[in-house]
Amino acid sequence: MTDSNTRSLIVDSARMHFSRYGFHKTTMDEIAKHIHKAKGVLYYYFKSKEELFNEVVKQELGFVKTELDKIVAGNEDSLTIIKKYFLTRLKLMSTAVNYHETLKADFFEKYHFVKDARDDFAEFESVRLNRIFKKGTEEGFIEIKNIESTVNAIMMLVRSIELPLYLQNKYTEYENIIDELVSMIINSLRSNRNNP
Amino acid sequence: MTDSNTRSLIVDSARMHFSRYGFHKTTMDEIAKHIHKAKGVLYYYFKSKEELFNEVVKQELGFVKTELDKIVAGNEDSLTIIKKYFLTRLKLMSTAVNYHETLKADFFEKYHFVKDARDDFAEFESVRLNRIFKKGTEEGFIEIKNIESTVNAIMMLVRSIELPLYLQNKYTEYENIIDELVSMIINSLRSNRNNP
DNA sequence: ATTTGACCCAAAAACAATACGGGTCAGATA
DNA sequence: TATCTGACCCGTATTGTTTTTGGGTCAAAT
Repeated sequence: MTDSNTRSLIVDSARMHFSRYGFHKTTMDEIAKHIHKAKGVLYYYFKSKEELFNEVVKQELGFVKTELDKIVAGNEDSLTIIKKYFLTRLKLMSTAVNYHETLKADFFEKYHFVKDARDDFAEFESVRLNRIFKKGTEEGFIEIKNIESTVNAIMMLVRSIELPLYLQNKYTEYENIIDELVSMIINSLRSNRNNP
Repeated sequence: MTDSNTRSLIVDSARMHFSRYGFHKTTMDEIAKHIHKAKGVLYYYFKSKEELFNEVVKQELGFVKTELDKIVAGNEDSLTIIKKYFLTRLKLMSTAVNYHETLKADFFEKYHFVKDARDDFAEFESVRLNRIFKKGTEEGFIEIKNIESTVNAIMMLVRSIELPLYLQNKYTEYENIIDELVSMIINSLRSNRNNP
């Protein structure tokens, strides 16, 4: 941890405020006041409000990544891992409220400055899914023609359902449907040789 | 056809204008002027601008319904019908630009007045999917535990991908991914007894 | 049964004045 | 040298006011 203590105080304060009031309704002054500092110091650690927000989103997604990697590293069979992966991914992501704001932004405004954090997560997910699918194929649990394109399709699907789920707050309403959906994904991947 | 000629002229003019400028940027006067009538006459046939817009959306969805019913009525095997159904549904829907506006509206404003037309389509789709899935199950092409909940999950999925597809104009970009996705759906439904 | 066009009025657009807030920086602190 | 401050700048958001627009009505005409 090369970061100073102040830096993480700033990020924590920023996350709190952005979560409650959103990007636009949060002022740099508020974030600074909350940790009893002058707002000038925020610009010592971050070159802009946008960069600070990006850092907050990065942390949110970082947490999700950590949790997902625990699942991926587990020693259950591939299909169980995949099922847990998606259920957890969708559930944990529902708590990443600043990330949600960037999702919404895709429609009206352009939060170009947050593209980094999101691309990074997409890359993470692509690597993990390709890896599990490959492993599952080798072990005979999964049987698909083209891993790469299947991963693409599933990632597109998951990103798509994020919108109604998080922006229209339908997570609770759809919870059982999500279960069904994840089962369908598993079912479409499952090899005929290895039916548990 | 009990409708007068004027009525359909109005709807046509309305569809043109709403398509080009959207609901808010289209004025009742423009719609009337375009068919060389006074705007008062619009209120002889429709009780409000909202009702007129609803009629336009109803027509758009009506066209899609007609085309889909042709597919459903075909005598191909269930899996082929299902595949064609979804590919056509997603493609045709991409031309229903006034329907797209109601999708976008879900996020900010509330086009409550158009709920009818959309609920009607959802009902249509639910009935058709349940019917094909039932037929497919009976014929042994499909093997699923619960038809009802599978239909719900798939309908939720399809409505979800409409958002990126139509509101962010990613239809062309995602066209091949859609293909993959529909194949996955088919695969998850397919019975092990009847692999073509 | 249809259509017109003048009319009403709530809501939107246009405009002006003001306040706010992101970002800078010279200097203080330690 | 690294960290922090608070006054300052200035584009933009906000607020308040006026004007225009456009959905909807209706008595009269066709």
